[in-house]
Amino acid sequence: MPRKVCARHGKNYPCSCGMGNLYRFVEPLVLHLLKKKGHAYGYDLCAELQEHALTDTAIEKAALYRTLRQLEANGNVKSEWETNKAGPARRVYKITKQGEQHLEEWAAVLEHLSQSMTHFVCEVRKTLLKPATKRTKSS
Amino acid sequence: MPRKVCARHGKNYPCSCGMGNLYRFVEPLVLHLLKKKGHAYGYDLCAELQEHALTDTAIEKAALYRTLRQLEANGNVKSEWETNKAGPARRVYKITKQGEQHLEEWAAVLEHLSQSMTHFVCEVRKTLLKPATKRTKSS
DNA sequence: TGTGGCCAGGTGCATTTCACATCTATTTCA
DNA sequence: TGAAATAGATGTGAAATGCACCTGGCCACA
Repeated sequence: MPRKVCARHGKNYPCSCGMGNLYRFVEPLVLHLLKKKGHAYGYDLCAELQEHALTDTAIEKAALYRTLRQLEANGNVKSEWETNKAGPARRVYKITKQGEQHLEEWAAVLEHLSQSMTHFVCEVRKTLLKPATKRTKSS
Repeated sequence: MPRKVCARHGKNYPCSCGMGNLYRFVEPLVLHLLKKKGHAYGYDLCAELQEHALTDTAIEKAALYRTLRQLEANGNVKSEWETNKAGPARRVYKITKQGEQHLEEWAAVLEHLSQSMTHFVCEVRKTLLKPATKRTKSS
């Protein structure tokens, strides 16, 4: 809804595309998947993230890799190259203790946010039900 | 959590500051207030928005004014200068029919998003309860 | 033996958004 | 007179975004 018109859903379906990557909560999604799977590498996560995404929007490869690097820089995950398997080398990530804490914080933030949102939606629905704003004069 | 450390809540409280302005859903908040109040001007909205905000973060004056202009450019609100009252002139905004539709769309988006978030938080909590990721080897 | 395609992990860069500071102007009131 | 409040902006450096592009390994198969 912010930014430009969505390319995938046309302009009439109220999708959540065009909300920017931060909006897509890549960070907590990644942390969660890493905690759940134990370990994973970027290319792998990329596919799975799309299924678990909170919004309609595809998560950018670029955003994912950059998020992983940033998470590592902040000590929330750590990585090792895996070269023994077939195919190109993979950078395998694991979540750290600190990362788990960070995920917990995210959970608190998102819980609070989703509650605020639910409440807001409720209010909006109520307000919208009321008779159309009376247009005393023009328009 | 994204971006830098929050200046207002210190680094330990998991606040939702530092999430960017788009994150703060200024657009739907403004539309909702306008629908509810019938009409309002920027300076006025600024104060009220802080109370209804979905996140912990203060909404930027700059963001608000720019959002209002953009909403008007897109036909979701319209404005008129009010010069009869005391004090500096005010630009008084009203929501349009189209704006109401837009608000409805926002409600749908936010409803869906908050559901996804609630579900995600649930999953995270479950995952976090499980025994710490077994570290078979190093670390 | 070479070439096309998938896997894997990136980088480059123009455009947008953000946050904060700053500016203008009007009015009030001490 | 001049500080403070009201009101509505704009300017700008830094960061985030989105899309395109690049490298290099490996496999199939013609």
